[in-house]
Amino acid sequence: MTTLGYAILGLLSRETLSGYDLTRRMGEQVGYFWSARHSQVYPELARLEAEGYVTHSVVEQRERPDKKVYEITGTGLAALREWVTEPARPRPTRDELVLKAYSVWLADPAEAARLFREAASRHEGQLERYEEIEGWMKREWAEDLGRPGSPRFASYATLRRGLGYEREYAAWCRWLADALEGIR
Amino acid sequence: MTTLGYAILGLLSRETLSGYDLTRRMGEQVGYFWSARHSQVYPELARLEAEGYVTHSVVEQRERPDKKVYEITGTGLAALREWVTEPARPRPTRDELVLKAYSVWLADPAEAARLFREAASRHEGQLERYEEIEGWMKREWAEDLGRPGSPRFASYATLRRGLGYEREYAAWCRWLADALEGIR
DNA sequence: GTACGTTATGTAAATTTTTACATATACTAG
DNA sequence: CTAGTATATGTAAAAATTTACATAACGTAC
Repeated sequence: MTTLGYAILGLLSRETLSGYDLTRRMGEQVGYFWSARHSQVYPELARLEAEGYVTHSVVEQRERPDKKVYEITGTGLAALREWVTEPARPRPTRDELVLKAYSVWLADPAEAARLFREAASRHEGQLERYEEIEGWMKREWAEDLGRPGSPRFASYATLRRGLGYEREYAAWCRWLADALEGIR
Repeated sequence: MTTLGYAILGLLSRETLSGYDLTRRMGEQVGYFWSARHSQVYPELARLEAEGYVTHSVVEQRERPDKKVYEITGTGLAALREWVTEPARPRPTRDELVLKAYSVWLADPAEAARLFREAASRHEGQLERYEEIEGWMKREWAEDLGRPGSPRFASYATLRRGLGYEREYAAWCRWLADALEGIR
């Protein structure tokens, strides 16, 4: 099983979804920790089905093209549950912007500062979107956020990671932009 | 040009290095923002040389096998300098541990808490190593850390990113482990 | 009625990355 | 003297990911 397979099972353990829906989730809810294009999702669904982790049924629609709705099987749920507590082998972090920072001494400081200020804005924007979701969760899901057995708790946990990640990233970009412009 | 190519040029803009040295750097200094195996480094060096970004000379050694020492060319340096301030297209963040957190509601909370506490320890360990380097840099490189035109400033900038990343990641792991064990 | 956007599902090709295969020198520890 | 480790450089195969190709139904705006 691939990590992408577990990403898909993780989504299907919460609700039934089509390949199209899954692809959208990969760029939204799950987007800040895993992602995939539809060209990866469809073949992976076929593989998961061949191995008995999911099944599908065709849903005919009147106002839209028909779709295949996928559902996780007992086997799939068991595999997912087991995978969760298995230690993850550390994958290398790759970040092109930090790589640029490593060679920033070669660039014009003012031009470079612009680059990092723009990045700061992007991460602050994402942070604000996450903060809105957090506010919404705390209002609507209040009781569930303390229950480790609830999927809402898990959603909140990953959101917390997104919040921390964006906050820290934005602060670093601002610090670097300031330093490049000689602001102490 | 690939991002890996710029990663290599970024290292060669500071010092001449062999393919073997470059591979080690990819797992150390540059490790917390880019990495590559030697099977990627050697072919990439050949490509960079074919395109005129680097040159090499064979250095004969008595106590070790001979090596090819690579040097960046004027063309290479110009390309690197230009790349630094070009906006980086955002790549998706993929993190298996956060993906596991998304499905943590299916697992035994105590077992899951163990997983995240172990991860917290790993990130705290890395943080400590970075903090030691930071202390060393502040002592030894004090004058350079305020000069955006110095490679030491750039090294410090990337280290700052590593520090923030590990600190935030470790805190999140601890928070999640606590929450899983019902600690408010 | 036609151009565009959304929904919907796939395949093909290219690129990137990882894992495995392959070889060779020289030092050190047992 | 032999096994292991570090240095040193490559290639081959597999896996993962991205980009491009390809099609089709249906609704809306012009």
